[in-house]
Amino acid sequence: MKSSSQHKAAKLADVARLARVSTATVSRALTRPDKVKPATAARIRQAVQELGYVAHGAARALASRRTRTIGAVIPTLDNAIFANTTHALQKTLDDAGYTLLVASHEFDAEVEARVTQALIERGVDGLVLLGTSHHPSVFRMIHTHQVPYVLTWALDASGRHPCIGFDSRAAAIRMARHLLELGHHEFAMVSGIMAGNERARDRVEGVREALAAHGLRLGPGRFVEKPYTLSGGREGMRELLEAAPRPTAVICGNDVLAIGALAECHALGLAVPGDLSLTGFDDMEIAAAITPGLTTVHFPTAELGAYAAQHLIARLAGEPFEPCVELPVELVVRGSSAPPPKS
Amino acid sequence: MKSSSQHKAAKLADVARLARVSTATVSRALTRPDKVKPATAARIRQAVQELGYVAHGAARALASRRTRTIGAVIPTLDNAIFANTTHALQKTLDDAGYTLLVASHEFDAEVEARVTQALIERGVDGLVLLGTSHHPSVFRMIHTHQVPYVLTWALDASGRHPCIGFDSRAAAIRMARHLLELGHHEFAMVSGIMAGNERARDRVEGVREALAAHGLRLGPGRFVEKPYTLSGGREGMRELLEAAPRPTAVICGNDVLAIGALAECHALGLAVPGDLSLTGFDDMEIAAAITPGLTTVHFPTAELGAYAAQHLIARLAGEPFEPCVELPVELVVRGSSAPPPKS
DNA sequence: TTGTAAGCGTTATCAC
DNA sequence: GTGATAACGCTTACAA
Repeated sequence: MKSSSQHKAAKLADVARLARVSTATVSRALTRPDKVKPATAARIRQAVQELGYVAHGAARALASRRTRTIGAVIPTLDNAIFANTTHALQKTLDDAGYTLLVASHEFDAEVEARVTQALIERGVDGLVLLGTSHHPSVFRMIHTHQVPYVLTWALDASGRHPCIGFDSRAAAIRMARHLLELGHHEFAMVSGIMAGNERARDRVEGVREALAAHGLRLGPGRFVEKPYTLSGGREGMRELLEAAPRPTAVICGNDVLAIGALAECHALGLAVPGDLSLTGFDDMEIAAAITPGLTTVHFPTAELGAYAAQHLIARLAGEPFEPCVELPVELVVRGSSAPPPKS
Repeated sequence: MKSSSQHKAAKLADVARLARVSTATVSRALTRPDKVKPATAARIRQAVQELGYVAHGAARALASRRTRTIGAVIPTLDNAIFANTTHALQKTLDDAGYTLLVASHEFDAEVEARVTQALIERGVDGLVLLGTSHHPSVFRMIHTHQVPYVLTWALDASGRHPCIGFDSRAAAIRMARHLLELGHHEFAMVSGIMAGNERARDRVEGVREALAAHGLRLGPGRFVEKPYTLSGGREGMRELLEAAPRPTAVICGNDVLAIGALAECHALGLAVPGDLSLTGFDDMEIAAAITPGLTTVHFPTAELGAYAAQHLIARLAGEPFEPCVELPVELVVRGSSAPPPKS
């Protein structure tokens, strides 16, 4: 009836008393066990056990000026692709003894600035940001508080920020070229909402650039912007099919849009990729599992999270680190087809 | 060249000096603005602005003994369903001025205990746990540190813990009954890995119970346990199809398994739901969008997150709160079919 | 190897 | 309304 019924949380001094040592020794035993005599350490461990002692993080943080906490500011968790990256981040950090603090902003720059401040206020030792474009106050705060950070998912053209990410524009160009090489001329695109989302913008830009190089463009009725939802994809596809001539290749801004678009094609009796080549970005493994013929650009999002975590871990440990790394994306060609013969 | 180039983070005392008041007043102005004269408050706001002051959370937490932080311990973020709940949690908490600390344990009870301790150490004001079965030390720590908590996703039969969740077993029973009513007799199931996952177990139990009530069971070769992945679903279905007679109704433990199973059926030329009725738990909106005829049990996961957050917010504010609430689940019948006539 | 004691940046309790 | 000042629980020189 002792350890199991402690009713008020023990503090360091309690452990010290029980182990008959000073608080300094307990503190050392807890953070650098090799700095105390094994016998003492054992006694302390015993006392900790007995009292169910758990360190008070705030006090520890105040005194040591470190929290072993990393903050991540992401657009939303409501998208498997970011959840994935976050998951990898979390796992890697956890293995290194860090805790992840997640905040999302739903693509609103003001909110992003607010939550970033909240994280800094929480004393994060490092910060993972998504994308390169941020509210000026974000960079100001980071600078003022000297918080190590890394931009992810994108590459910083200015070279001013550490980053680890993908070249979305190049990926989009590859996607479009692939379709051009198959002989498509009639393109259309269902993009995600571009406001506050540089990745969506990059994808559109890349496609436009590749087409322009062939004297083509996303003409009127050939481009729609929809939220990243199934119904967004359905609606987008429906609208695109109203234009004449019908596009032979439709590029979707992400996997959810593509699946929605695919559903709409099925509903209308259009064969994919027979009547229409449908392609997109992000995973689509699920859609591809059910419907062959979906060519996609795959982003290694888990690797991204792991790398970002490692970058910060290394930096915080004073070890060398890559200031900037580009992760390769993969064009996964799954039975794309040439445009159907003109009727 | 003043506010924009501060190089070392300002502290409360700096603000106090600049505003010509004491630190006590600044502190008050920041936390209860109504307790200081408007003019003073204005001067302080001005100083804060000028110095780019951001409070030091650890110091604040140490002195006030609150962190305005809530911890959530979830199995994994690598599953849309939990990411969803987490997202809702986060949004609701953020609106109330709380920050979410997420930790996941990949279905390992030891890890769960470890990360829970980490969260308590971080000083979370409240804790969201998933499921009712936890390592004893989890409840011990919660008790010792008097951390308000709420169990989610499940209902606590013992009535000892505040909880807000679903009745997974009842949901599984409904699913099975639905198929029984359609006239199926040959059942099979692809479950998720049950170790460390009470939800997976509940679903299996529910199905077994409903079948037993009709004198049926998941006989040999009619039950497989696979990881929640597409290939898990494919393999599972492949194995189930080896048994003779072939099952006419296959229930999948979750949506990803169901989609994998569906892919396997497609690959083998089996029509769903013509040759085989395929059903499952969790969302499956995506699979259903592409393939009609998938009946599922839908769990309102976003509501769950929001409710859990509200529960803690109310408790921490000393307001009344529901100790326990069951959220209704929905059987979404999408073109289920009776078993094909025996050949 | 261990102990002493001075902070760490707030909040909160008093007086004024 | 506002100002001193003592906590808050831990880390970390510096001494011993």
